[in-house]
Amino acid sequence: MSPFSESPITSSDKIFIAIRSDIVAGVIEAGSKLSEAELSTIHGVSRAVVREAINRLENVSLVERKPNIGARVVTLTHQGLIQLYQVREALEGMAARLAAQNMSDKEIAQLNKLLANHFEEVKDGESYYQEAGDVDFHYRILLGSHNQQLISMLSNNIYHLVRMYRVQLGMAGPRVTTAFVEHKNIVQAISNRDGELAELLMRRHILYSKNNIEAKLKQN
Amino acid sequence: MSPFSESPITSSDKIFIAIRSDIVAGVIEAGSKLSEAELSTIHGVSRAVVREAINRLENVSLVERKPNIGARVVTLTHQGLIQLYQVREALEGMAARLAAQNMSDKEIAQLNKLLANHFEEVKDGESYYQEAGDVDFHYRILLGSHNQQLISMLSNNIYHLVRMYRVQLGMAGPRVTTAFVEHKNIVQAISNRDGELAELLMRRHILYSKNNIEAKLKQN
DNA sequence: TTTTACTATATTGTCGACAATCCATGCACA
DNA sequence: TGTGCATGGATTGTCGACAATATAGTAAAA
Repeated sequence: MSPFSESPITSSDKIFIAIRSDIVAGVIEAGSKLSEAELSTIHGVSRAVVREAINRLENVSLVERKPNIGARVVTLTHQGLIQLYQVREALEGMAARLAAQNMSDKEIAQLNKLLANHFEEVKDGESYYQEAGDVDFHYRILLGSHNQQLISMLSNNIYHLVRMYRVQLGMAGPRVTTAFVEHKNIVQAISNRDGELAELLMRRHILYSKNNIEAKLKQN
Repeated sequence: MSPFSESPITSSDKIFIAIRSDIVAGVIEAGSKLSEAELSTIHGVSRAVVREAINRLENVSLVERKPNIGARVVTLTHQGLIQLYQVREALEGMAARLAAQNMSDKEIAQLNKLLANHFEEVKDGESYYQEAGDVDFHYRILLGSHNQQLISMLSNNIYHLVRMYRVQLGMAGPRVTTAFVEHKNIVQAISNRDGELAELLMRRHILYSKNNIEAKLKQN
Protein backbone atom coordinates (compact mmCIF):
# COMPACT_ATOMS: atom_id res chain seq x y z
CA MET A 1 0.00 0.00 0.00
CA SER A 2 2.94 2.32 0.53
CA PRO A 3 3.82 4.40 -2.49
CA PHE A 4 7.48 3.41 -2.25
CA SER A 5 7.21 -0.32 -2.58
CA GLU A 6 8.80 -0.76 -5.97
CA SER A 7 10.64 -3.96 -6.70
CA PRO A 8 13.55 -3.33 -9.04
CA ILE A 9 13.86 -5.68 -11.98
CA THR A 10 16.72 -4.58 -14.14
CA SER A 11 19.94 -3.15 -12.79
CA SER A 12 18.92 0.23 -14.18
CA ASP A 13 16.02 0.05 -11.76
CA LYS A 14 18.34 -0.57 -8.84
CA ILE A 15 20.69 2.25 -9.75
CA PHE A 16 17.79 4.59 -10.41
CA ILE A 17 16.29 3.92 -7.01
CA ALA A 18 19.67 4.11 -5.29
CA ILE A 19 20.57 7.47 -6.80
CA ARG A 20 17.09 8.82 -6.25
CA SER A 21 17.28 7.91 -2.61
CA ASP A 22 20.66 9.65 -2.32
CA ILE A 23 19.30 12.77 -3.96
CA VAL A 24 16.18 12.94 -1.83
CA ALA A 25 18.20 12.40 1.33
CA GLY A 26 20.77 15.01 0.33
CA VAL A 27 23.67 12.54 0.19
CA ILE A 28 24.15 13.85 -3.30
CA GLU A 29 23.60 17.50 -2.66
CA ALA A 30 21.16 19.73 -4.47
CA GLY A 31 22.65 21.53 -7.42
CA SER A 32 25.63 19.24 -7.75
CA LYS A 33 26.71 17.64 -10.99
CA LEU A 34 26.14 13.97 -11.73
CA SER A 35 29.15 12.45 -13.44
CA GLU A 36 28.28 9.37 -15.45
CA ALA A 37 31.76 7.90 -15.13
CA GLU A 38 31.91 8.46 -11.40
CA LEU A 39 28.49 6.95 -10.75
CA SER A 40 29.25 3.94 -12.91
CA THR A 41 32.42 3.13 -10.97
CA ILE A 42 30.70 3.73 -7.63
CA HIS A 43 27.86 1.36 -8.40
CA GLY A 44 29.92 -1.05 -10.43
CA VAL A 45 27.87 -0.92 -13.60
CA SER A 46 28.41 0.34 -17.10
CA ARG A 47 27.74 3.89 -18.15
CA ALA A 48 24.73 2.73 -20.17
CA VAL A 49 22.75 1.81 -17.11
CA VAL A 50 23.77 4.99 -15.33
CA ARG A 51 22.63 6.99 -18.33
CA GLU A 52 19.29 5.25 -18.29
CA ALA A 53 18.94 5.91 -14.58
CA ILE A 54 19.76 9.58 -15.08
CA ASN A 55 17.21 9.79 -17.85
CA ARG A 56 14.59 8.52 -15.51
CA LEU A 57 15.68 10.88 -12.78
CA GLU A 58 15.19 13.68 -15.24
CA ASN A 59 11.64 12.52 -15.90
CA VAL A 60 10.75 12.70 -12.26
CA SER A 61 12.08 16.25 -12.09
CA LEU A 62 14.91 15.45 -9.72
CA VAL A 63 17.70 16.28 -12.13
CA GLU A 64 18.06 18.57 -15.12
CA ARG A 65 20.02 17.54 -18.16
CA LYS A 66 21.58 19.66 -20.83
CA PRO A 67 22.81 18.10 -24.07
CA ASN A 68 26.57 17.62 -24.24
CA ILE A 69 26.98 19.19 -20.84
CA GLY A 70 25.52 16.83 -18.31
CA ALA A 71 23.04 16.38 -15.53
CA ARG A 72 22.70 18.35 -12.31
CA VAL A 73 20.52 17.73 -9.31
CA VAL A 74 17.80 20.34 -9.15
CA THR A 75 18.40 23.23 -6.82
CA LEU A 76 15.97 23.84 -4.02
CA THR A 77 14.58 27.33 -3.89
CA HIS A 78 11.94 29.08 -1.90
CA GLN A 79 10.08 29.81 -5.11
CA GLY A 80 10.41 26.25 -6.36
CA LEU A 81 8.78 24.93 -3.22
CA ILE A 82 5.87 27.32 -3.56
CA GLN A 83 5.35 26.37 -7.19
CA LEU A 84 5.46 22.72 -6.29
CA TYR A 85 2.75 23.18 -3.69
CA GLN A 86 0.61 25.08 -6.17
CA VAL A 87 0.72 22.09 -8.49
CA ARG A 88 0.00 19.77 -5.61
CA GLU A 89 -2.97 21.86 -4.60
CA ALA A 90 -4.48 21.61 -8.06
CA LEU A 91 -3.83 17.91 -8.54
CA GLU A 92 -4.68 16.65 -5.08
CA GLY A 93 -7.77 18.83 -4.99
CA MET A 94 -8.95 17.08 -8.12
CA ALA A 95 -7.95 13.73 -6.65
CA ALA A 96 -10.12 14.36 -3.60
CA ARG A 97 -13.06 15.37 -5.78
CA LEU A 98 -12.74 12.24 -7.87
CA ALA A 99 -12.20 10.06 -4.83
CA ALA A 100 -15.54 11.21 -3.44
CA GLN A 101 -17.12 10.13 -6.72
CA ASN A 102 -15.24 6.96 -7.44
CA MET A 103 -14.08 5.25 -4.27
CA SER A 104 -15.91 2.06 -3.45
CA ASP A 105 -17.64 1.79 -0.10
CA LYS A 106 -14.96 -0.66 0.94
CA GLU A 107 -12.21 1.79 0.09
CA ILE A 108 -13.94 4.49 2.06
CA ALA A 109 -14.24 2.17 5.03
CA GLN A 110 -10.50 1.48 4.84
CA LEU A 111 -9.81 5.19 4.66
CA ASN A 112 -11.82 5.77 7.82
CA LYS A 113 -9.92 2.97 9.49
CA LEU A 114 -6.61 4.55 8.53
CA LEU A 115 -7.81 7.80 10.03
CA ALA A 116 -8.76 6.05 13.25
CA ASN A 117 -5.27 4.58 13.51
CA HIS A 118 -3.79 8.01 13.05
CA PHE A 119 -5.98 9.28 15.82
CA GLU A 120 -4.51 6.72 18.21
CA GLU A 121 -1.02 7.82 17.29
CA VAL A 122 -1.76 11.50 17.61
CA LYS A 123 -3.44 10.90 20.95
CA ASP A 124 -0.37 9.07 22.23
CA GLY A 125 1.91 11.77 20.93
CA GLU A 126 3.68 9.46 18.51
CA SER A 127 4.52 12.16 16.03
CA TYR A 128 7.23 9.88 14.65
CA TYR A 129 4.77 8.11 12.41
CA GLN A 130 3.26 11.35 11.23
CA GLU A 131 5.37 11.72 8.12
CA ALA A 132 4.63 8.23 6.84
CA GLY A 133 1.04 8.50 8.02
CA ASP A 134 0.50 11.71 6.13
CA VAL A 135 1.97 10.21 2.99
CA ASP A 136 -0.26 7.17 3.36
CA PHE A 137 -3.32 9.33 3.78
CA HIS A 138 -2.72 11.40 0.68
CA TYR A 139 -1.70 8.38 -1.32
CA ARG A 140 -4.84 6.47 -0.38
CA ILE A 141 -7.04 9.28 -1.61
CA LEU A 142 -4.98 9.60 -4.75
CA LEU A 143 -5.56 5.92 -5.50
CA GLY A 144 -9.22 6.43 -4.72
CA SER A 145 -9.49 8.87 -7.60
CA HIS A 146 -9.13 5.88 -9.93
CA ASN A 147 -7.50 8.26 -12.39
CA GLN A 148 -4.37 6.63 -13.72
CA GLN A 149 -2.97 9.79 -15.21
CA LEU A 150 -3.31 11.63 -11.92
CA ILE A 151 -1.86 8.75 -9.95
CA SER A 152 1.25 8.47 -12.03
CA MET A 153 1.85 12.21 -12.12
CA LEU A 154 1.70 12.63 -8.39
CA SER A 155 3.37 9.44 -7.27
CA ASN A 156 6.11 9.46 -9.89
CA ASN A 157 6.86 13.13 -10.21
CA ILE A 158 5.60 15.25 -7.38
CA TYR A 159 5.91 13.19 -4.26
CA HIS A 160 9.63 12.53 -4.47
CA LEU A 161 10.30 16.22 -4.98
CA VAL A 162 8.11 17.05 -2.01
CA ARG A 163 10.02 14.54 0.07
CA MET A 164 13.30 16.04 -1.04
CA TYR A 165 12.20 19.47 0.10
CA ARG A 166 10.87 18.15 3.37
CA VAL A 167 13.98 16.19 4.22
CA GLN A 168 16.52 18.77 3.21
CA LEU A 169 14.75 21.76 4.68
CA GLY A 170 14.19 19.83 7.88
CA MET A 171 10.43 19.76 7.91
CA ALA A 172 9.81 16.99 10.39
CA GLY A 173 6.03 16.73 10.55
CA PRO A 174 4.80 19.80 12.41
CA ARG A 175 1.13 20.68 12.54
CA VAL A 176 0.31 17.19 13.70
CA THR A 177 -2.91 17.81 15.49
CA THR A 178 -4.35 20.51 13.27
CA ALA A 179 -3.48 18.46 10.19
CA PHE A 180 -5.34 15.56 11.73
CA VAL A 181 -8.53 17.57 12.03
CA GLU A 182 -8.19 18.61 8.41
CA HIS A 183 -7.72 15.00 7.37
CA LYS A 184 -10.82 14.08 9.32
CA ASN A 185 -12.95 16.66 7.57
CA ILE A 186 -11.73 15.56 4.19
CA VAL A 187 -12.61 11.97 4.93
CA GLN A 188 -15.99 13.10 6.12
CA ALA A 189 -16.67 14.88 2.85
CA ILE A 190 -15.56 11.87 0.86
CA SER A 191 -17.76 9.59 2.96
CA ASN A 192 -20.67 11.89 2.16
CA ARG A 193 -19.77 11.66 -1.52
CA ASP A 194 -19.44 15.43 -1.59
CA GLY A 195 -16.75 15.92 -4.21
CA GLU A 196 -17.10 19.67 -4.28
CA LEU A 197 -16.39 19.99 -0.58
CA ALA A 198 -13.68 17.34 -0.58
CA GLU A 199 -11.78 19.27 -3.22
CA LEU A 200 -12.15 22.53 -1.39
CA LEU A 201 -10.97 21.08 1.90
CA MET A 202 -8.05 19.30 0.34
CA ARG A 203 -6.93 22.46 -1.38
CA ARG A 204 -7.09 24.37 1.84
CA HIS A 205 -5.24 21.62 3.63
CA ILE A 206 -2.36 21.83 1.19
CA LEU A 207 -2.47 25.61 1.20
CA TYR A 208 -2.13 25.66 4.99
CA SER A 209 0.70 23.23 4.70
CA LYS A 210 2.42 25.52 2.22
CA ASN A 211 1.93 28.58 4.40
CA ASN A 212 3.30 26.72 7.36
CA ILE A 213 6.44 25.73 5.50
CA GLU A 214 6.86 29.22 4.12
CA ALA A 215 6.71 30.69 7.59
CA LYS A 216 9.36 28.23 8.72
CA LEU A 217 11.58 29.14 5.81
CA LYS A 218 11.43 32.82 6.64
CA GLN A 219 12.82 32.13 10.10
CA ASN A 220 16.13 31.17 8.55
CA MET B 1 6.00 31.27 -29.05
CA SER B 2 4.48 28.04 -30.26
CA PRO B 3 4.80 25.13 -27.87
CA PHE B 4 6.22 22.90 -30.56
CA SER B 5 9.25 24.86 -31.61
CA GLU B 6 11.94 22.62 -30.22
CA SER B 7 15.29 22.56 -31.95
CA PRO B 8 16.83 19.11 -31.74
CA ILE B 9 20.47 18.99 -30.70
CA THR B 10 21.53 15.38 -30.43
CA SER B 11 20.37 12.67 -32.76
CA SER B 12 18.33 11.23 -29.90
CA ASP B 13 16.38 14.47 -29.99
CA LYS B 14 15.67 14.09 -33.67
CA ILE B 15 14.56 10.48 -33.36
CA PHE B 16 12.47 11.29 -30.31
CA ILE B 17 10.65 14.07 -32.13
CA ALA B 18 10.25 11.99 -35.27
CA ILE B 19 8.74 9.02 -33.48
CA ARG B 20 6.59 11.24 -31.31
CA SER B 21 5.18 12.90 -34.37
CA ASP B 22 4.44 9.51 -35.93
CA ILE B 23 2.66 8.38 -32.79
CA VAL B 24 0.56 11.52 -32.42
CA ALA B 25 -0.42 11.39 -36.07
CA GLY B 26 -1.27 7.71 -35.89
CA VAL B 27 1.38 6.65 -38.41
CA ILE B 28 2.53 4.31 -35.71
CA GLU B 29 -0.81 3.12 -34.48
CA ALA B 30 -2.02 3.21 -30.91
CA GLY B 31 -1.34 0.03 -29.00
CA SER B 32 1.33 -1.24 -31.38
CA LYS B 33 4.70 -2.47 -30.30
CA LEU B 34 7.86 -0.44 -30.78
CA SER B 35 10.75 -2.62 -31.90
CA GLU B 36 14.11 -1.13 -31.09
CA ALA B 37 15.85 -2.96 -33.91
CA GLU B 38 13.24 -1.99 -36.46
CA LEU B 39 13.26 1.68 -35.48
CA SER B 40 17.03 1.82 -35.51
CA THR B 41 17.24 0.49 -39.06
CA ILE B 42 14.42 2.75 -40.24
CA HIS B 43 16.07 5.89 -38.89
CA GLY B 44 19.60 4.76 -39.55
CA VAL B 45 20.91 5.11 -36.01
CA SER B 46 22.11 2.74 -33.35
CA ARG B 47 19.83 1.06 -30.88
CA ALA B 48 21.23 3.22 -28.09
CA VAL B 49 19.68 6.39 -29.45
CA VAL B 50 16.40 4.62 -30.15
CA ARG B 51 16.37 3.38 -26.58
CA GLU B 52 16.93 6.87 -25.27
CA ALA B 53 14.15 8.19 -27.50
CA ILE B 54 11.78 5.49 -26.27
CA ASN B 55 12.66 6.33 -22.68
CA ARG B 56 11.69 9.89 -23.30
CA LEU B 57 8.49 8.84 -25.02
CA GLU B 58 7.66 6.89 -21.92
CA ASN B 59 8.15 9.98 -19.81
CA VAL B 60 5.67 11.95 -21.82
CA SER B 61 3.11 9.17 -21.41
CA LEU B 62 2.98 8.27 -25.08
CA VAL B 63 4.38 4.79 -24.67
CA GLU B 64 4.45 2.21 -21.89
CA ARG B 65 7.47 0.07 -21.23
CA LYS B 66 7.76 -3.22 -19.46
CA PRO B 67 11.16 -4.58 -18.44
CA ASN B 68 12.51 -7.31 -20.73
CA ILE B 69 9.38 -7.16 -22.84
CA GLY B 70 9.38 -3.87 -24.65
CA ALA B 71 7.51 -0.69 -25.34
CA ARG B 72 4.02 -0.24 -26.71
CA VAL B 73 2.24 2.89 -27.82
CA VAL B 74 -0.50 3.76 -25.35
CA THR B 75 -3.98 2.70 -26.29
CA LEU B 76 -6.65 5.34 -26.63
CA THR B 77 -9.76 4.72 -24.60
CA HIS B 78 -12.87 6.65 -23.83
CA GLN B 79 -11.97 6.53 -20.17
CA GLY B 80 -8.40 7.61 -20.79
CA LEU B 81 -9.59 10.71 -22.58
CA ILE B 82 -11.88 11.64 -19.73
CA GLN B 83 -9.13 11.17 -17.17
CA LEU B 84 -6.80 13.26 -19.27
CA TYR B 85 -9.27 16.11 -19.35
CA GLN B 86 -9.77 15.90 -15.62
CA VAL B 87 -6.07 16.46 -15.12
CA ARG B 88 -6.11 19.27 -17.65
CA GLU B 89 -8.99 20.90 -15.85
CA ALA B 90 -7.09 20.90 -12.57
CA LEU B 91 -3.79 22.08 -14.00
CA GLU B 92 -5.03 24.67 -16.45
CA GLY B 93 -7.46 26.02 -13.90
CA MET B 94 -4.53 26.64 -11.60
CA ALA B 95 -2.56 28.10 -14.50
CA ALA B 96 -5.32 30.62 -15.18
CA ARG B 97 -5.49 31.58 -11.51
CA LEU B 98 -1.73 32.12 -11.36
CA ALA B 99 -1.73 33.95 -14.68
CA ALA B 100 -4.18 36.47 -13.27
CA GLN B 101 -1.78 37.03 -10.40
CA ASN B 102 1.54 36.90 -12.17
CA MET B 103 1.26 38.03 -15.76
CA SER B 104 2.86 41.39 -16.48
CA ASP B 105 0.72 44.13 -17.96
CA LYS B 106 2.61 43.65 -21.18
CA GLU B 107 1.83 39.96 -21.27
CA ILE B 108 -1.83 40.69 -20.67
CA ALA B 109 -1.84 43.20 -23.50
CA GLN B 110 -0.36 40.56 -25.81
CA LEU B 111 -2.98 38.09 -24.70
CA ASN B 112 -5.74 40.55 -25.58
CA LYS B 113 -4.12 41.09 -28.94
CA LEU B 114 -4.06 37.37 -29.60
CA LEU B 115 -7.74 37.22 -28.76
CA ALA B 116 -8.48 40.06 -31.18
CA ASN B 117 -6.71 38.16 -33.96
CA HIS B 118 -8.78 35.11 -33.21
CA PHE B 119 -11.88 37.22 -33.43
CA GLU B 120 -10.98 38.24 -36.97
CA GLU B 121 -10.51 34.61 -37.93
CA VAL B 122 -13.73 33.47 -36.35
CA LYS B 123 -15.62 36.31 -37.97
CA ASP B 124 -14.28 35.32 -41.38
CA GLY B 125 -15.10 31.69 -40.76
CA GLU B 126 -11.50 30.55 -40.92
CA SER B 127 -11.98 27.61 -38.66
CA TYR B 128 -8.82 26.10 -40.11
CA TYR B 129 -6.63 28.06 -37.73
CA GLN B 130 -8.76 27.15 -34.75
CA GLU B 131 -6.71 24.20 -33.62
CA ALA B 132 -3.41 26.09 -33.61
CA GLY B 133 -5.11 29.18 -32.24
CA ASP B 134 -6.63 27.30 -29.37
CA VAL B 135 -3.28 25.75 -28.53
CA ASP B 136 -1.63 29.16 -28.64
CA PHE B 137 -4.24 30.62 -26.32
CA HIS B 138 -3.90 27.95 -23.69
CA TYR B 139 -0.14 27.94 -23.99
CA ARG B 140 0.09 31.69 -23.54
CA ILE B 141 -1.87 31.52 -20.31
CA LEU B 142 0.19 28.59 -19.15
CA LEU B 143 3.37 30.61 -19.65
CA GLY B 144 1.68 33.50 -17.86
CA SER B 145 1.43 31.39 -14.73
CA HIS B 146 5.20 31.74 -14.37
CA ASN B 147 5.16 28.37 -12.68
CA GLN B 148 7.92 26.25 -14.18
CA GLN B 149 6.62 23.00 -12.75
CA LEU B 150 3.20 23.59 -14.21
CA ILE B 151 4.60 24.64 -17.56
CA SER B 152 6.72 21.58 -18.00
CA MET B 153 3.98 19.19 -16.89
CA LEU B 154 1.44 20.50 -19.32
CA SER B 155 3.64 21.23 -22.30
CA ASN B 156 5.77 18.10 -22.03
CA ASN B 157 3.27 15.55 -20.86
CA ILE B 158 -0.32 16.51 -21.36
CA TYR B 159 -0.50 18.49 -24.56
CA HIS B 160 0.97 15.83 -26.82
CA LEU B 161 -1.43 13.25 -25.48
CA VAL B 162 -4.32 15.64 -26.02
CA ARG B 163 -3.18 16.20 -29.57
CA MET B 164 -2.95 12.47 -30.12
CA TYR B 165 -6.53 12.01 -29.01
CA ARG B 166 -7.73 14.94 -31.09
CA VAL B 167 -6.01 13.81 -34.25
CA GLN B 168 -6.85 10.15 -34.04
CA LEU B 169 -10.43 10.57 -32.92
CA GLY B 170 -10.95 13.16 -35.64
CA MET B 171 -11.81 16.12 -33.47
CA ALA B 172 -11.27 18.92 -35.94
CA GLY B 173 -11.98 22.07 -33.97
CA PRO B 174 -15.72 22.26 -33.42
CA ARG B 175 -17.25 24.66 -30.96
CA VAL B 176 -15.40 27.49 -32.62
CA THR B 177 -17.68 30.37 -31.81
CA THR B 178 -18.76 29.32 -28.34
CA ALA B 179 -15.17 28.55 -27.43
CA PHE B 180 -14.24 32.02 -28.53
CA VAL B 181 -16.67 33.60 -26.10
CA GLU B 182 -15.26 31.45 -23.32
CA HIS B 183 -11.75 32.54 -24.20
CA LYS B 184 -12.85 36.13 -24.14
CA ASN B 185 -14.32 35.84 -20.67
CA ILE B 186 -11.20 34.16 -19.36
CA VAL B 187 -9.03 36.95 -20.72
CA GLN B 188 -11.37 39.46 -19.16
CA ALA B 189 -10.98 37.86 -15.76
CA ILE B 190 -7.21 37.77 -16.11
CA SER B 191 -7.18 41.42 -17.16
CA ASN B 192 -9.14 42.22 -14.02
CA ARG B 193 -6.60 40.25 -11.98
CA ASP B 194 -9.41 38.06 -10.73
CA GLY B 195 -7.65 34.75 -10.25
CA GLU B 196 -10.60 33.09 -8.59
CA LEU B 197 -12.87 33.77 -11.56
CA ALA B 198 -10.19 33.00 -14.13
CA GLU B 199 -9.73 29.57 -12.63
CA LEU B 200 -13.44 28.89 -12.52
CA LEU B 201 -13.98 29.94 -16.12
CA MET B 202 -11.01 27.98 -17.38
CA ARG B 203 -12.21 24.88 -15.61
CA ARG B 204 -15.64 25.23 -17.12
CA HIS B 205 -14.14 25.86 -20.52
CA ILE B 206 -12.24 22.60 -20.37
CA LEU B 207 -15.21 20.78 -18.90
CA TYR B 208 -17.39 21.90 -21.82
CA SER B 209 -14.72 20.80 -24.18
CA LYS B 210 -14.66 17.40 -22.55
CA ASN B 211 -18.43 17.05 -22.66
CA ASN B 212 -18.43 18.04 -26.29
CA ILE B 213 -15.88 15.40 -27.17
CA GLU B 214 -17.67 12.79 -25.12
CA ALA B 215 -20.89 13.46 -26.97
CA LYS B 216 -19.09 13.06 -30.26
CA LEU B 217 -17.57 9.79 -29.15
CA LYS B 218 -20.94 8.34 -28.27
CA GLN B 219 -22.15 8.91 -31.79
CA ASN B 220 -19.79 6.23 -33.04
C1' DT C 1 -6.65 -34.31 -27.95
C1' DT C 2 -4.65 -31.68 -24.40
C1' DT C 3 -0.99 -30.47 -21.60
C1' DT C 4 3.73 -29.97 -20.42
C1' DA C 5 8.64 -29.56 -21.20
C1' DC C 6 12.18 -28.24 -24.08
C1' DT C 7 14.57 -25.98 -27.74
C1' DA C 8 15.32 -22.36 -31.03
C1' DT C 9 14.66 -17.73 -32.12
C1' DA C 10 13.93 -13.06 -31.40
C1' DT C 11 14.06 -9.08 -28.35
C1' DT C 12 15.71 -6.39 -24.65
C1' DG C 13 19.53 -5.34 -21.23
C1' DT C 14 24.42 -4.42 -20.48
C1' DC C 15 29.06 -3.65 -21.75
C1' DG C 16 33.48 -1.48 -23.46
C1' DA C 17 35.37 1.36 -27.16
C1' DC C 18 35.30 5.23 -30.23
C1' DA C 19 33.52 9.88 -31.86
C1' DA C 20 31.90 14.44 -30.95
C1' DT C 21 31.44 18.22 -27.96
C1' DC C 22 32.50 21.17 -24.20
C1' DC C 23 35.66 23.61 -20.92
C1' DA C 24 39.81 25.27 -18.78
C1' DT C 25 44.50 26.57 -19.46
C1' DG C 26 47.81 29.21 -21.56
C1' DC C 27 49.60 31.95 -25.28
C1' DA C 28 49.55 35.67 -28.69
C1' DC C 29 48.18 40.18 -29.69
C1' DA C 30 46.03 44.67 -29.23
C1' DT D 1 46.12 44.68 -18.67
C1' DG D 2 42.63 42.66 -20.99
C1' DT D 3 40.68 40.20 -24.93
C1' DG D 4 40.56 36.68 -28.29
C1' DC D 5 42.05 32.32 -29.97
C1' DA D 6 44.37 27.76 -30.17
C1' DT D 7 45.26 23.33 -27.67
C1' DG D 8 44.68 19.48 -24.44
C1' DG D 9 42.01 17.05 -21.22
C1' DA D 10 37.72 15.58 -19.63
C1' DT D 11 32.81 14.52 -20.36
C1' DT D 12 28.89 13.22 -22.97
C1' DG D 13 26.94 11.00 -27.27
C1' DT D 14 26.91 7.02 -30.35
C1' DC D 15 28.14 2.57 -31.88
C1' DG D 16 28.44 -2.63 -32.46
C1' DA D 17 28.87 -6.92 -29.86
C1' DC D 18 27.63 -9.97 -26.19
C1' DA D 19 24.56 -11.57 -22.21
C1' DA D 20 20.10 -12.31 -20.22
C1' DT D 21 15.36 -12.78 -20.71
C1' DA D 22 10.96 -13.68 -23.02
C1' DT D 23 8.26 -15.90 -26.80
C1' DA D 24 6.92 -19.30 -30.23
C1' DG D 25 7.11 -23.71 -32.05
C1' DT D 26 7.83 -28.60 -31.58
C1' DA D 27 7.79 -32.83 -29.57
C1' DA D 28 6.80 -35.97 -25.89
C1' DA D 29 3.71 -37.66 -22.31
C1' DA D 30 -0.86 -38.09 -20.12
